[in-house]
Amino acid sequence: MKLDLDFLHDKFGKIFEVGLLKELAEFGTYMDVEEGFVLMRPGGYIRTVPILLSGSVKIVRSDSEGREALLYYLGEKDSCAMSLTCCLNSRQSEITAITDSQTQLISVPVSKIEEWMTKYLSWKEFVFMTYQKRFDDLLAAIDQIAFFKLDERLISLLKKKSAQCGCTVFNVTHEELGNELATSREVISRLLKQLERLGRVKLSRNKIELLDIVLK
Amino acid sequence: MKLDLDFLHDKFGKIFEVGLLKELAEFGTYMDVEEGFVLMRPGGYIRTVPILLSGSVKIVRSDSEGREALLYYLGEKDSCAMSLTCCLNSRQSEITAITDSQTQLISVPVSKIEEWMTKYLSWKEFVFMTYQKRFDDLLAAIDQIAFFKLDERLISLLKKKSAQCGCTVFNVTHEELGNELATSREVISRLLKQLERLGRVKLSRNKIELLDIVLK
DNA sequence: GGGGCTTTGTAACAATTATCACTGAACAAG
DNA sequence: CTTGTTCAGTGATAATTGTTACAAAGCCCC
Repeated sequence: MKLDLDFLHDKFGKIFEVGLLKELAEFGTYMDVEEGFVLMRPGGYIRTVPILLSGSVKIVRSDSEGREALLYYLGEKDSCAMSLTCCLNSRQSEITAITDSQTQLISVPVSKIEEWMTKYLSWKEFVFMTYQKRFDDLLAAIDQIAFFKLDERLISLLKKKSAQCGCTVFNVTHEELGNELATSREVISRLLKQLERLGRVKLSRNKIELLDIVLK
Repeated sequence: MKLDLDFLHDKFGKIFEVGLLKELAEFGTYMDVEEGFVLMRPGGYIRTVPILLSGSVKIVRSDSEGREALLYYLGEKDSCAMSLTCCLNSRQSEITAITDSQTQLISVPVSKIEEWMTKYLSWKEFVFMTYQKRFDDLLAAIDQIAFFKLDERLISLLKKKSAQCGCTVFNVTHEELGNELATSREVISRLLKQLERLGRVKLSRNKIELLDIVLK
């Protein structure tokens, strides 16, 4: 599918110049990928930078033994700072990026990233804003891991997930939550049961409903 | 003290263009600060970006209750990505930067950061390399906190400190190590004693000597 | 409607880390 | 040399998190 200029204008008219929108339409590649698609994996070479149109992408750090730690989510109009640094320094990925829901995005080739930096002020600002945001995200991730206990981190993760999907009920297994918090399934089950007993969540197979958690 | 062009040429001749070196000499401010000087604290406004000439700077994340987590060290020719993002987006600092030894640095005003980006290719590259490095550092910090147990993190921290000072003996209190690993002094004392019993370190008041640890 | 798979619940126990409460050693300064 | 202060050692105990092992519930599909 070809990118439609009117569509881009609606989406990005407020942050990008007209000339840039045209180039985005011309050189960007539209992609529509299903949930669970791996956009990037550690060691992979990165030749394009994604810009999300809709949906969400989970950015995860994995260690050598297959354990994981959730870093942050990308949402609408977000882009990936890792891709940027990797592209601009032609290095391999250090992280895993995986779609967390049906996701539409524009894929921009490396060559244009640099070219537009000098050509369009709004693109330069976008790139630096992306860095800033991802730095903040990483710092927030460090806060969570370093300063909070698991139960609090779990609640925080549930909130984040509900914010991502925009609703209080979502599908997820205890296993997946365990992976994202770099702990085991059993621990998550225990903590969730505890939260259910406190009336803060409602559990069923493959599904969690937040009760008071969002409101607090 | 005025910055000497020859000195800058020796230090940065390989990475910066001549024109840039001249501007650095003209607009940069030379600073020589003692150990323990706080260059930046959370909430502080940032109007300059530091570039280290020698010494080292510790970058730390603090939470609201005063607990800390070491993020990374800056060494010679390093610069701070936080400063960059904060300057370029005129935001407040999210971290603490404190000199870890006698440190010499050049302080570059915000206005020049942006100007040089379009003017000097080598400066643009330097800025992006800085982002890349700090991203890597943050990811490494997350790896440590998320995937390793305290004893391993302690060893890793000791190694880092010895690398910073370039020797196997250095001054540090258990209290300080505890802060940097976001744990208590007692825990550190116990782990260190364990390491001493294994013949891997030699402890005395305010001082730690690494024995086999460096070699491994 | 009976396997086979995935997901969840949970008890029992182990390991790790945190906290509290002291004690004594090292040092600095009068 | 005494005194006050900082730093380190350590036992006891608690809290948190990890591991093992197994049972049961939900779901898919023939």
